[in-house]
Amino acid sequence: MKKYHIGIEASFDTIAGKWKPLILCYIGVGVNRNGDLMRHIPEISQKVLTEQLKQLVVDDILTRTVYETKPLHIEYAFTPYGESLKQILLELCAWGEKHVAHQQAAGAQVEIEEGLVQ
Amino acid sequence: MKKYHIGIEASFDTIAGKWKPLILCYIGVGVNRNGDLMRHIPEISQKVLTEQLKQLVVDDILTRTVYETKPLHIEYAFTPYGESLKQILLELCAWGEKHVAHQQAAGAQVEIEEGLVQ
DNA sequence: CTGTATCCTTATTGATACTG
DNA sequence: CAGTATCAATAAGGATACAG
Repeated sequence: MKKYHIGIEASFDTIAGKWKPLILCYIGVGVNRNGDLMRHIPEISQKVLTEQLKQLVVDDILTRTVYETKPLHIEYAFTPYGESLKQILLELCAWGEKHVAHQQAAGAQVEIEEGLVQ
Repeated sequence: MKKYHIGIEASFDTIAGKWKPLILCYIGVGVNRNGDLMRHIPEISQKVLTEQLKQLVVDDILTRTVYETKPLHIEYAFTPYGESLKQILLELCAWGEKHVAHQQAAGAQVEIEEGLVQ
């Protein structure tokens, strides 16, 4: 029996990890395949990407759909249930963009490449 | 120069870690002192609590106010800037409570103690 | 294209003792 | 009460090679 004190522990059990937030945000904006995710997140290893996608499927956040073409074509997408999480993550993504601006205003040496959320 | 791909990386640089989300949620509902946080999060060590509070102050999410009583009385609270993050974290906390219910409905052995957010 | 298996490295956290 | 210092343990991720 797993026991949480407060809700946010459960949330982070689901989304924490160095890469899960990125994976979810990219899928949230339509990057749906293994190879495409690898291209958008070049620093991730295939091993870790696979592991984390698998966990998100088990947690009912993502679906994994196999198209029986040759070669195989596999797509990940949010479940209807996962959509509620996606909304919050995209908010957090927007907050991060604001946060980088805030840090820059304070003189920090940071920058951000893409505006994923507009 | 620190370089992010998308906003959520910056967000998680700020809030990730096993304990920061808990710390922020508790402070968000008025648990403002070192000792009080230790009581609400009994598994955290003093070392880690101190480290993470310090980082959050540096990141301009929290303020640290020292009252020169004897013994010293120190309080942590959200900065005006940090408030925007607090809102999202409390949403995420609420999502986690829903998520536990969702998992229970699927037969998982999980439970949650407090309803921090109502 | 997508994923698995093995081994190795390192970042985070935990335990404990101590200070103003 | 609040915080620091040191060292040890562990979990997360990285590298590489291989497979359906």
